[in-house]
Amino acid sequence: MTFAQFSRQASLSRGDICREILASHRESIKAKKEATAVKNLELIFDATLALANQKGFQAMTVRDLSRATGLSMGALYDYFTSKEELLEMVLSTGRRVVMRLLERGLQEAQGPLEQLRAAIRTHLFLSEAMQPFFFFAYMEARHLGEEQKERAKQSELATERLLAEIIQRGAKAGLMAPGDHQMAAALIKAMLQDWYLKRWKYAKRRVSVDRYAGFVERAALALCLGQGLPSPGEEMTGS
Amino acid sequence: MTFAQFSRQASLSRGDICREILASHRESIKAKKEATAVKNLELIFDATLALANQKGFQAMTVRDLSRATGLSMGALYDYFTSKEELLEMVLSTGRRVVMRLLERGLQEAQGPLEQLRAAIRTHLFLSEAMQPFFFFAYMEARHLGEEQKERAKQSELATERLLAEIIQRGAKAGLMAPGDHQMAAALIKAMLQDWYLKRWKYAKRRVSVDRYAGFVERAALALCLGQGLPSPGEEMTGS
DNA sequence: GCATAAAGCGAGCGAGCGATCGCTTTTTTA
DNA sequence: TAAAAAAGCGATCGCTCGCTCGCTTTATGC
Repeated sequence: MTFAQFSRQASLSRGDICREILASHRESIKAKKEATAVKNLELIFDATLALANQKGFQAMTVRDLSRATGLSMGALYDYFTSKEELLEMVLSTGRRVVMRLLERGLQEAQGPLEQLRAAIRTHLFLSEAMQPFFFFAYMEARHLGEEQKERAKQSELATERLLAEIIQRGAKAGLMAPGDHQMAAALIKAMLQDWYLKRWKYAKRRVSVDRYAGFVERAALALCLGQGLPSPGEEMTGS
Repeated sequence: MTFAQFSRQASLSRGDICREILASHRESIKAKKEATAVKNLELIFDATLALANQKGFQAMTVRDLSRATGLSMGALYDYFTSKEELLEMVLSTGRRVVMRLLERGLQEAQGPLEQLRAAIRTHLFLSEAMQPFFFFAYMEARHLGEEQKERAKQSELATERLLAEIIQRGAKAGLMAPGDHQMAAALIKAMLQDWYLKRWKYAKRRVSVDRYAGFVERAALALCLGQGLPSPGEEMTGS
């Protein structure tokens, strides 16, 4: 599976995402006609991600957003009741879309090794297709209220658990070396996140998602196949 | 080397860091006596990291800082000329201290394998000892001015280059498998950063730095020793 | 083509921000 | 212990923020 193939089959457009925002916030959005609502939500969604990723959501002002979208202050507030709700709106909808596509990307893979590869590629390809959103979600999670922040953490743990369970099944089937599958999953997750957190670095080096995916796959396999790997010195001094 | 050993020999105290801030900003700090200046800089440094890591530097107000330190608005402005200078002050001094300690931690290790282990442990132990600062530096880098932001990126690339050069030497000496040493270094760096970015996760699981270091070491070795590792399927569909 | 509903507007509000400065309190010096 | 120096203070300033609301403009239905 390459990124090009993934893009073709996933076909996730901003329009779909904004229709989803509209559906889940129907009561607080004043616009009556779906066409108008979706058009403006797209403007707002894009501009919010662009501005927030450039200067941070806190530093972005609603006047910035007005300038970037071409909508007046008043018109903007027909789509959210407060700046905080705007943040919550973008994050919760995005997270829901990501989760759905992640699960869809995994259901075809058969056997632990194939599943591990599918999980890695799906995660990377998704974060490539929705890079501004992934970066936004990572950096702005801590500005959320307590119960929303907890949901963000749960989302992080859920994707990690997905990896851990694959590795555990692989170990049980004798395809991977036994070891700490939770820790292995955590390290793989860290590698996956680096792709969208350090975009500027990989862009400058002209590393494509496909090449990065290949590399992470090999690293993950090396990690899972050789977990018992004897290593010189005194580790496991742990708490 | 364990974290306990590292802490003993590095002995980096807040006092030392604040003395360094004082020295490099002598002209803009109004306090005359070193003892007073260092005492208050410690209060300011600690409170800034605590507040900014909780709610973000932008969202933290100078009045918050006044409440947390017990100093009045006026007294605070005897130590920095603007909120932005406070940010720059903390970040640039911290980065200088980190760079010095990183280099010191590496100079004893002999041979690529030992150097790789030393680099991993030193980076992890440093980020453990100065966790609030590392998190702060990572999250607030993008709120800096352009030339300071560039310096932050250079700092990121410098530590990565350090790893890449070790791996390259190891491959030349035949101790590690040949491969893309820059990419291997990038992935190792991602694993190192996860330690201070996801503190809450590892704390809840009672994973100590020492145990984490052991795990990253094994992952790094698996990655470097088996880089040519044949892997199923169609990768290297690159750029 | 006119009435009515929908969408869009932007000056203006109170709140809270970063920053200042004339004054008081504390410490040092002789 | 009195004078001088240093440190500390907080009301106040100008400004910008998030947000509102009475009004205008545009689209729709008959």
